Amino acid sequence: MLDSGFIRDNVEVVRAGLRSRGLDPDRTLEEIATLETARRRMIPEVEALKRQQNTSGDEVARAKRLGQNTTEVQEANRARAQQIKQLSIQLDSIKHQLQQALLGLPNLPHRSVPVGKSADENVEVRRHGQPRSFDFDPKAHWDLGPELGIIDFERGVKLAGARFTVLSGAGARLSRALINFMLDLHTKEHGYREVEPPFLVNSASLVGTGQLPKFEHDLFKIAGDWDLYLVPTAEVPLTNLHRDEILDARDLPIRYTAYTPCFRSEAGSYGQDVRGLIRQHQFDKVELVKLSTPERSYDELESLTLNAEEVLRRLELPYRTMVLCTGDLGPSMAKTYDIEVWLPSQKTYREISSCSSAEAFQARRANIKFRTAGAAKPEFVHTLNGSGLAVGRTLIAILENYQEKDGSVKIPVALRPYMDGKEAIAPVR
RNA sequence: GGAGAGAUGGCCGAGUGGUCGAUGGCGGUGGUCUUGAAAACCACUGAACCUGUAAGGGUUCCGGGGGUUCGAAUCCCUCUCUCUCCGCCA
Repeated sequence: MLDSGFIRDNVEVVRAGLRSRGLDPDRTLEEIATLETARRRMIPEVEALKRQQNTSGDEVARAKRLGQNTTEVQEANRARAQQIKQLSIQLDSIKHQLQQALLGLPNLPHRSVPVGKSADENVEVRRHGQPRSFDFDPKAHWDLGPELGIIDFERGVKLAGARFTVLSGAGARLSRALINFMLDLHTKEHGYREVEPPFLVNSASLVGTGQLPKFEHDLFKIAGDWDLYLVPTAEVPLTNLHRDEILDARDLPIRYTAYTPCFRSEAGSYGQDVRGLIRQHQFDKVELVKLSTPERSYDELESLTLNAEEVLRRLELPYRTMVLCTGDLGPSMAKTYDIEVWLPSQKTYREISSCSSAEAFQARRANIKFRTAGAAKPEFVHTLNGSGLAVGRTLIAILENYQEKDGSVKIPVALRPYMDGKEAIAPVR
């Protein structure tokens, strides 16, 4: 959420920022300006009446103590109470409309973000590792997995439906190994605190991080009389840990990591990545979240991105890091780096992590502030998050990049301690 | 699922219709004292919004919403949450 005062004072900056996302914000901005003006006109009106009412009430109390007649004042107050109530209802309605309009606006891109219309205009910032050259045709994971007997697509469909999958044997073990490997790296070497949050969250949490009110169709909602949704990412519970709190500047930056399953309805993605594990309704992810002061937040974004990349470096998987252009940036985010891992079967780099700063956009929605000793007022924190990494896609990358001509898959050295020293997964006969 | 109790400032805890934003304690910050520290003493110690360059001024907030009243932390209704006991359960 953008600050209405900031919008008022910087309409052109806001307009330009929203346009760079490919939006036409004129009508919304006009609506916001109208509501904001009305709000600021009405508040002093109502407050003046309340003040009269307070003074008058004190007079009644004083007069009653002296045993005087107060009927007239009381009559006047009764009328004024009615007036106050009516105006307050109007004012509340204006505030509500303003809030809804503000919640619907996306974040402004950071000035360092390249301007562009679509993912085609994202810019590569670095690349690591060489895609391996195969002396045979590398298979896709949707062939390798079943041949190894570790991914079962059919039974996933039987149990739940399309875009659900069963991992078993070495597949399930590899997934768990990856989760542990990632959590160990981030907690022991990168300074994150491990958290196990609820996998269901309420709507206030989802408003806080920006999934609601606009993107309800991407979520799985619990049926019945519950205000609960399956988490689409651990970003939601981790960022909301400090919702409605004022933190001490000395405790910042706060770094959290969590493993959670993630649930997404993937509405509107029909026909995309229908084969394999790339796009599922349920997938595992180790998430990184930071709360930072505004001054440090872009340094923190750089280090968070490197923390995520480190997973791929240790696993010796080739990747590249892209900075998303304005047109491809998620609504809540001011700047995003996507990390893309090489997939031999597709002969291309595919997204495996997304590391972003929301600046104060989420903090304003979730009301997360910090106080600096001696400062007059608390300030909003900056929130950052990134996948560190998406487990399913990492598993795919290992299968495809580490496959051998005989159909077996080697296990990356860094992962072997988590696999009882096992060096390879062999195909079933 | 059944029965009961409760929700007040960072924390504990008073307050049952009229200067109550709210007594007191703890914690925190600053100061006095001390070579330093502790103790003791003194002062300060919430947030949001409106107005103002600022200093300042004003309004609101005692879990949320609604009601009664000239006036509500205090009375009524409702919702949410927490706790205790019973039942069930990993």
